[in-house]
Amino acid sequence: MKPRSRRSGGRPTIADVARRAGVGAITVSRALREPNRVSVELRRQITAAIDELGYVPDRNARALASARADIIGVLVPSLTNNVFAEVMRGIYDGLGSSSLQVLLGDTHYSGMEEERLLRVFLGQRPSALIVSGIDQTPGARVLLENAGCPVVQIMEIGPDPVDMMVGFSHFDGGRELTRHMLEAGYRKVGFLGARMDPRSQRRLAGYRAVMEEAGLFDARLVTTTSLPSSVTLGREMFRDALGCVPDLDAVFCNNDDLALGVLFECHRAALSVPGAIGIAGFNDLEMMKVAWPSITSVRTYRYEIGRRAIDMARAAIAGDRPDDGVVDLGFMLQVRESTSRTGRDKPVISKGRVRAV
Amino acid sequence: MKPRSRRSGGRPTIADVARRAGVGAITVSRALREPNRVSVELRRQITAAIDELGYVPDRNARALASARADIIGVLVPSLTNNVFAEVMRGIYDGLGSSSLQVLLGDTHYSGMEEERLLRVFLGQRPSALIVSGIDQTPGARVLLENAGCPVVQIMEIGPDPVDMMVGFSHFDGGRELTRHMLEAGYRKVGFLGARMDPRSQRRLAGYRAVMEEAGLFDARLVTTTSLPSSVTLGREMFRDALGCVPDLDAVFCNNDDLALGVLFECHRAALSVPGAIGIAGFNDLEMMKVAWPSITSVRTYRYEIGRRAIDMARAAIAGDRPDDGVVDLGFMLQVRESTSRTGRDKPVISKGRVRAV
DNA sequence: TTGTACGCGTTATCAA
DNA sequence: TTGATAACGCGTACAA
Repeated sequence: MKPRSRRSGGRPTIADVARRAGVGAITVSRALREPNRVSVELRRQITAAIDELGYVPDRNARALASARADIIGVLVPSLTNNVFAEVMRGIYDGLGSSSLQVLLGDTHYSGMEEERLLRVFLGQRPSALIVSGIDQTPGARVLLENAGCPVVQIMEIGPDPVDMMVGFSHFDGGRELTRHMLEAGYRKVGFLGARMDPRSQRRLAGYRAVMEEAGLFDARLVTTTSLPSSVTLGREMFRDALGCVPDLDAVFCNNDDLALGVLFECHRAALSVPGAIGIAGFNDLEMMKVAWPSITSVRTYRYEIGRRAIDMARAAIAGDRPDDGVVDLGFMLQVRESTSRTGRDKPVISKGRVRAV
Repeated sequence: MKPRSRRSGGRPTIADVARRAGVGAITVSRALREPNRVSVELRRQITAAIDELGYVPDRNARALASARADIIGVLVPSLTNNVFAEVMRGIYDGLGSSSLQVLLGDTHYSGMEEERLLRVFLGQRPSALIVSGIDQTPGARVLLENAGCPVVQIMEIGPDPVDMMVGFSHFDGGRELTRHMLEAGYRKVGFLGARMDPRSQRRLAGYRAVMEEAGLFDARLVTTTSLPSSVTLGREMFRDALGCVPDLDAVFCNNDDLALGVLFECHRAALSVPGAIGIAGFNDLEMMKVAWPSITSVRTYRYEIGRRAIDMARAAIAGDRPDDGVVDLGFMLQVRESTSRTGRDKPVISKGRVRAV
């Protein structure tokens, strides 16, 4: 019996494969990474030996020797937020069958935590880094600039990218949606905002710009909280807003969860939508178009952002730096029943009846 | 100038720290991993040197030398499914500030893909593995049994665990919900099932068992598809089901997305809920209790499953194997307006717990 | 196209 | 409590 090393739990190594195939270890290594640089004949023998032995390359040894880890670090503010779940799906789909592995971190919307995780990830010598937003802490910014690997900031675009960017302008999104609501005839348009991270703040800024321009802005119209967004919260914030401004005629919800909560509350309170109250959300989750009445929202390309980010990262790893590293994927206003006052068939809800009309 | 190695991009190594602190490299290593085995004095010097140099341990070298990678591999069938997003949140929360890192894989509900990813992950020599469900392919099963690390199967419990398990019985969940619907007075209870993964199949089996026992089962009541679940799909499946069985009086939806789609469709079609149609979902997403009318569902403890899984894995890594490796977290029937024909709040007993509407 | 020699940064072993 | 030495498994540089 040839004695196994004391530490490797008996797993076959590249040397075992080489011995069995009757070649040098380096040839096995090459056959794995650059198959066309190895003769067909040897390649066959090596493949056979690998299968017989059940050899699996040790990624740690590979990473140590080559000083890079085929790992992509991804930092998102929240894992449960549907928005980022879709981004992740785009990222994983973009990975395809490449050998890249994703190291995922949840910053809980905290810049400090983002910086901490960045340090942890950097210890892994990742091949690329994808981070959310453009509001990194100064410390995180420095880490990213010295990361020594491609960096993609996602979800948002802005001046002064660390490296590359894929996203859209939340300010513009807020502005366009607000404009639509004014055009639809609403005047007392409230803003409901949960979480209020930097991107939410910029949507609010877009709302405010349009309202001020129209001479309709009133601080009492704005209801915000740092609590995480939810359908329940939407209902509660809407009640608060109504208490504060009884003649409110529409609400711009920071995101779709809140909008859904508002819709349900309108049903309960027998407020007609879009007649008495107009409702709009942000992100355009799938359910918005199915809701009754369907809910106006701003479609954002979350899956595409993830997909594009990983594509750019992979290209950069391969040495193909894009001409322009800042990609604006935009958004699209989806006008639906919930803000269509002029529409012919508006759903009507009559008070006290469980049966819908 | 002391010459840097050609590959480590100038990053300080443990040797640099050792030199600066005037100690041996191994002492630095120990100070990092087992501080109380190093004298206070040296520890101070080493800590100082680390800070001054900005030293970050190379995890790859550490993994190579110690043959284990402080990595936990997690395999879920879908990243966008809210259910698994919550599981992930539990897992990340359970990690706390430990040095463990999560390697996350999306199997797209494919056993083959699960097996492939398992192989990839195993190449990393993970400290533990968390996989979803109990229906691994034979190949995956072998890989798990020989993984040489703790394995936790989550979301479901069953006989013959690979190692540990945290979940609940989907069959029982389906059975209890169906019983409730019959008790509420519904007779033509349809089943709407999307995706139809093994866990959905078992919920269906629970439904079927109760319906057959009551002499009410009819194959035409069951509508299933392999398409992924969505609110839109719920609406469409409900239309199909109604076309097939016009006197349908209730639907048991495989999950909450479908239930919401059914609710919206009832609104549109002016079908009263729960009068004309009873609706029930599964998983009890947050929005179920806010919907109008609120929707009956089966509460599952997804966050807790993730949390518990990671706790068990960490304990096992530390050498504390639990007495019983199979943990049943149960579920809880949440009876709400959408199935309350009688209008009275009946207490419901589920897994030993009593809960009113 | 293939092989040799060596280094990657860390930890296990054993001795002091 | 501390340290010298030898792995760990693989990839790079260079030679053949």
